[in-house]
This record gives sequence, structure tokens and C-alpha cells, in this order.
Amino acid sequence: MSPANATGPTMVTIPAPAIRPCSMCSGQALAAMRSSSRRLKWTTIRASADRLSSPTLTTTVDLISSWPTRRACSSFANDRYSACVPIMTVRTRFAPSPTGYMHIGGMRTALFNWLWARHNEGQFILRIDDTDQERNIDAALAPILHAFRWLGLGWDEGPEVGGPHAPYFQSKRGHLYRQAVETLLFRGQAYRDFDPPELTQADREAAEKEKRPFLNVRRSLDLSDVEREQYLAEGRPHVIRFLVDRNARISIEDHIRGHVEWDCGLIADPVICRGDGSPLYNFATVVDDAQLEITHVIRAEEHLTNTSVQAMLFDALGYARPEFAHIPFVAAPGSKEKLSKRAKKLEKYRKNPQFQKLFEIADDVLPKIGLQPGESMNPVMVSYYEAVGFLPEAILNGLSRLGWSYDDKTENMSLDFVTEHFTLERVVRGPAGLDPDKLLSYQEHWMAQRSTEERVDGCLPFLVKAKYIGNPIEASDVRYVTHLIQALGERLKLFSDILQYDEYFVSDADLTFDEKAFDKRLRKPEEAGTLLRDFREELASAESFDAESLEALLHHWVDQQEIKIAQVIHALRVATTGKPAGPGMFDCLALLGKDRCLARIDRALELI
RNA sequence: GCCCCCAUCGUCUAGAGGCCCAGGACAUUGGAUUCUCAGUCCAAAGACAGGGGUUCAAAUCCCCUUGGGGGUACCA
Repeated sequence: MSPANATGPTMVTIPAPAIRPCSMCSGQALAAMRSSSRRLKWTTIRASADRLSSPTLTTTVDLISSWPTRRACSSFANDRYSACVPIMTVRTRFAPSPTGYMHIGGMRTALFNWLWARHNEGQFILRIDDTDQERNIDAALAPILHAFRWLGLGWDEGPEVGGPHAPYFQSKRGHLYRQAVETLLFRGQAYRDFDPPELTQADREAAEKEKRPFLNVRRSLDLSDVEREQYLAEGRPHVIRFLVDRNARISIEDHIRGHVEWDCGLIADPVICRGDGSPLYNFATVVDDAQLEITHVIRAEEHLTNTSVQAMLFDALGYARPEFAHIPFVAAPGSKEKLSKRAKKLEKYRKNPQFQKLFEIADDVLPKIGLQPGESMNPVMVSYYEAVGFLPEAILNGLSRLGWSYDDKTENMSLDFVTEHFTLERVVRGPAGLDPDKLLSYQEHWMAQRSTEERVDGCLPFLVKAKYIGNPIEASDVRYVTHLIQALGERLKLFSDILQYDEYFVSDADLTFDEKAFDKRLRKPEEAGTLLRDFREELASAESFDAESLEALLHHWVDQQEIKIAQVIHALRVATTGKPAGPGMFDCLALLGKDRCLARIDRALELI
């Protein structure tokens, strides 16, 4: 089918061979582009046949959406459209404001930016949006940088590493914004608005009352030059607003949302500079994105509406617009609501059956290692996951799968794997609720990949913080913990799980017996005490105390006594560990050693 | 109020008009294994929000309704 007789949109797919010139330029354009600093890629496009002749042709090419305007040359023949497509190195950014913590949802956005940059062998930039910060930036930034490091997401430009577009702090880029404002003011695309805030507010309320969209009254535009000069001279407070062309429409081709269009007649003139001259986010971000040569703005959906204003700003300043990809935000578990760290919401999450588990882990673990669960440490923050002993791989895996998938069955993916296969095309559109259960299951999977030594390394800090072992750590402690972790096997899911096995670290006198289990296994069965007392003597005379010998010993003994193993083993477990459940009985006994086993059994026998 | 976005099992998702009376994973339930727990194995249950079109054929395209969410700041 050719475009001429196409009746409806027809998908035309162009196969993508290795980089080679298109049929029209025979390589001239390719050579020319290669000699410049840009890289060239030959790529597959897929476009509606009815749009092929249009100069505004759009494609679903993930590398570049505006390729018709950037192509070096192209040809169309036999239903095949081929083109040499020059593309710039992909540059993405994440622009956190220094709030003192890293939000797990923000981390997912950062990850997608990082992935897209790495997937394309481009650069990932960290820029600090501190336009309205007065606090200690360094202290507020440290946890954020730490989160990136913990997950192993490096940045090519930004704080600490610098880069060709330094500084990377908006608070230090004031002159650049001022320059841009001057340009806009000079061109008449921005104006000084002398209306006091109260007046604007009243206008806004009036609009709402009449159920019409709010638009600025633009009184200051009617000021004569003389009046304006006079106001300025007397230092009358004012903001600077961008002058929206109310007759225009503005649209973007979003990588996730597709075509999104706004009627500018419905958009109020946005403030771009505060009364004190400082820039607002919408403005600063445009200036920065342009000057840092960001090619892809990947951010959460909540910014989609802002994009209309930003697109106008890019145009007005004469900057090429970056490509946009508005990814769904991370929602609270089991909801479609944006995950929030506000205290009120936190209380709600705590009661959420899906989220509860993570809060319970915090309540259990954090106090043991000297931290307080609450506003400063909870599952909305990345630091929580590190504090509680998650693996970076698990968090990365979970975050990657939140709103993105590789195919219909692959679940466990390493960062390398995701990097290789990540495309914006496969990002879903709906919001994705954080799934604690799934996160835990990724954690199980990745923990299972870790060697015993690695698990020991991960657990030791927890044991030290909980004062279960001393600091500095003795070699004998390491050996002991290694044995415990071997015995634990896949029971150890989080590194902090090691703290549940306090029975291996307390003295025999301090061991607490689980009341319910003690009743059930030691007090209730009539023969339990006698059997345990008898078996205690067997243990006492045992020559070797390794798990294998102990197992043989017990089996031999129960055969002799003509009883079932279950009649004694549960009592033995409760007596030696204080708990009804745990690793294999013989591992436990071997781990504790003969003396402690006997001492604990004696104590239990006395308590029956 | 106004603007914008979104809609498949409880959850995360697969799905580009026929491969789909919808596939996978997590969670759930049952069974097997074991001294307990964890794990492992097997099995079960479980979804296209509703209504109209278009089409020989719709989860998929279009429209409407409903529902959910986001934005609407001298916040980011």
C-alpha cells in the first residue's frame, strides 16, 4: 500500500540495518555529520502513511522524535522511508531540591533518567534545584547523593564532580536567569506586574466564582512608559510575568503520553521572577535544561501541565525544545495516589495492609540499631531500605519494574540487564503503586545470589549497631556469624533479619523463652521433661558436637527409646533457643556448642 | 470551578485488530517435602470499568459515560 491510495493510517515499518547512508545522499550527509561532533544513527521508524508527506511527521522512534527536522536527508520508495538521522548524545538530568532525604518515587524518576542516558551511552546530570532554599544545602544534599551512591547510580556532571556547564546549583546560576529575563523583557515577551498579590488573588477568586478559567487582568500592561519608570524608580514591588500569546495553541509530542495540546487562551501569565528577583522553578528549569543541553526531560507526570508553560518559554528564548517523557508517578501501595512523605499520609500508610509490613520492619529493626522510625526514617525514603538491610539490586529491580517491563515474563533483572533493554516506549501510562510484597520477593531473589561471605559482611554492621557483638569485630565473631548465616540459609532475607536471632548472642542466663511455645512443648506434654532430661545426658556425653553427629545421635537415641523424634525435638528446640521455629535443630545445637546447650536445657528443666 | 492525564486479576504487568473464553510475577488458598520455620515443587482461584460505534473480527481503533489521579502558587 502506498500513501497515495491509503485510506487510513497505515503502519510503515522500515527495517534497520547497521549504520549506513540512505539511498539519497550516498553517504555524503553521513560523512558530513560524522565530521561534526554529532553521532549518527540509522534507525527504524514507523509512521502513518498519511503522515509521511507532512512536514510535521512524527514517529515512535525512541531515539529521536523530531527526526524529520533534524535528518540529513531521506528518501521514500517502495513503501520504505529511509533517512540518515543525526542525533546528539543523549543527556538527561535529575534535579532534586535539597530536602534532606531522597524520596523513593523521586529515585524511580532518577533511575529512569539514568537508564535512558546509559542505554544511549549518553550523560546523566545531577542538578540541584535550590532556588527557594535557605537551609544548609550541604547537609540537606548529602542524603540525596548518598542514595545515588548506595544504589550505584553515578552522575557524569553535577555536585562534587563538576562538569563543563558548572555550576550545577541553581542558587549559583542567578546571572544566567537574569540574562534570560532581560532578553524576554526586551523583546516584550515578559512584563513587570505591579499588581499586589491580594489583587491577583481577588481576580482569581472572581474567576472561579464565575466558573471561568483565571487569566491575568494585565493591568500593568496599560501603564505608560512614564508611569512604569516612576514605579521602578520608587522601588514599587513587582513580579515579572511571561506574556502568554492567548491566541496560540501549544503542543508537545510526549514519549509516553503522545500528542498533548493546550489552548494558550486558558493559561494565565506565569510568574517567572519573584518580587526579590529570584527565578521560579518553571523558568529556571527551562534556562538550565537548555544551557545544560538536556536532550530528554524525563520526569513525573505531575509536571505535565507545567510543560505547556515551559514549552512556550523554550520557544520564546529561542532554545530548541528537549524531548519530553512524562512517566507515571509512584503511587502509595494499592492506590493511584501519589506517594507522599507528609506525616498525615504516613499515618494512613501505616494502616494500609500492603504497606504495613514495611512499617513493622522499621518498628522492629530501627530501635535495635539506635534509629527512630517515623518522619525521619520510613518506607517513603530510600535511606529506610538501606537502614533495614535491603540490597541495592532489589530496590533497583523493584523500581525498574514500577511502570516499566521488559516483556511478559522476565521479573528478576540486574541493573546491567535493564540498562541494556530500557526504552521509553515500554514505560506504561498509568500510575504504579509501590508493591512492598514484590519488593520483598526481589530482595529474596537477590539475597539468594549473594555468597555467604557477602551476607556476613552485610549482617555484621547490624550486629555491631545492636551491640550483639563487639566493636572492633573479633575473628572468632566472624567465624561464629558465618556459621549462623550458613545455618540460616534462605531464612535470611534482609540483612537486618539477623537481629531476629538474638538467642545466639545472649548469655544462657538472659535467654528468654517464648511463653506459648514453652507451654506447648515443655509443660503440656507429660513426658517432655523426662525425655529432655534423658537426652541431656546423651548430649553431655557426646564426643563430637557437629550437626551431622548430633543428628545421628538423636536418631539413634529415639530408636533406642522407641519414641518418635517429634516427641523430643520440639522440647529440645524451645529449651535451647527459646523459640518454636528456626534453622535445623542440629545446626542450632552445633552452633551453640555443648556447654551452652546443656546450660540452657538445665534452665528450661528448672522452669517447667 | 477550569485545564490535563489515566483505566487488564487484590498488586506490578504482557497485550500495536484475529496468535486471547487474555499470559507472567507477587500476594492468597490447597497439596507434597521436613523436627519447626523459611525454602522448594505441584495445583487452584482471580481481570479487559460501563455503554455505543468502526470492522468479517475489538482488551486493542473512535465517541460518550463513570471512576481515579494530577495541575491550577511570588512551591518543586
